[in-house]
Amino acid sequence: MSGHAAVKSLQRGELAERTGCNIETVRYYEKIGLLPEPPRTSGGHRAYSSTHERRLRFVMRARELGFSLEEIRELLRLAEERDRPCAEASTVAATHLQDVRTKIADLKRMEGVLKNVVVQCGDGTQPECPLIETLFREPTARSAKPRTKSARSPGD
Amino acid sequence: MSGHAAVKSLQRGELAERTGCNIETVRYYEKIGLLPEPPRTSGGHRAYSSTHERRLRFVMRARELGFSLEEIRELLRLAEERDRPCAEASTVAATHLQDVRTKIADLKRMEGVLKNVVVQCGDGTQPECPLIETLFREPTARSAKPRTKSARSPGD
DNA sequence: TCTTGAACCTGTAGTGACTACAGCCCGTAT
DNA sequence: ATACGGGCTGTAGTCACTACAGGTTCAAGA
Repeated sequence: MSGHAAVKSLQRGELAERTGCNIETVRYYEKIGLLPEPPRTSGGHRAYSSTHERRLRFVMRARELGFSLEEIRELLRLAEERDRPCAEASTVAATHLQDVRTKIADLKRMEGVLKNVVVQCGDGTQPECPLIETLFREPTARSAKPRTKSARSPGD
Repeated sequence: MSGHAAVKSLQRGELAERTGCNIETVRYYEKIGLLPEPPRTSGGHRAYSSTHERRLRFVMRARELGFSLEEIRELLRLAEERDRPCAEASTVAATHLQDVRTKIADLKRMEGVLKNVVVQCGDGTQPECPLIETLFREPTARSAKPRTKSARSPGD
């Protein structure tokens, strides 16, 4: 698995294949300046180095943790500084952790209500559908809109 | 506060004010056909009735439960049928419940990792930042991408 | 009645993080 | 030599809004 042989450059979608990242996504990251533009072959094809792969993997792992691309941009900037400013990086993480917890709380509230209606609906033979009645009648508890930056689940 | 007098039509943003829904959002729902177009005054202003308010509240409550607009469209369709097809409605809810649970699981995984790195970073005086090292080194456990339809938390 | 100014109107563009496609070009294997 | 699978660029679509520009209407106060 680990590259013991020297890999000079990855071509023909090898970067995408090695990392599991969609090739269009890689180009998108490049376009928005998250990844550096790689050198090109004479024909114009991108020739990535292991440096590119390393950086892409960083982005992918950060995405898996739900960081937004802007947060990742900031983390990459911090990662490149000589003396790593751990304080700033961990602030980014702590803020994001709070976002994640808020989302979990919101989703759990939804889950509770949904679980109830699904149970009440049962086999679907109710004359009045509990789900529809709930939506028409009950003022479901509203959480204050947190207005957080994105940073979504990887499965979105 | 509560409308004990007959309200014939709501104007001057009264619908938005009464429901707490942004007026631009109401018009967006109208445009995509989720809400019916209300009659207009001679000058072209929308004149909503309590029927519109009821339907809008339905949409808002469903959004609070994380249903997508397409799911809500379906639920509204079911709500209008003579004999309420509870079975179909509860299937929509059950599917959505599964989506919600998947998202909770994803977010909890993120929360666990983030909690750890924040603790490891501590007061930010580490020479090597644990967060950045984690992103460069560890292959964070990847969950299979569930490829679910949207339906996001209300705070997004 | 007239004026003011807030709220309405339409239509378009922007958000985030991709994904999909059209139309062309390159590179390798046969 | 040629086929064809992949790369290339650029644009448009997704979801659920939100923000704005540029114009019109309405209700209240003078």
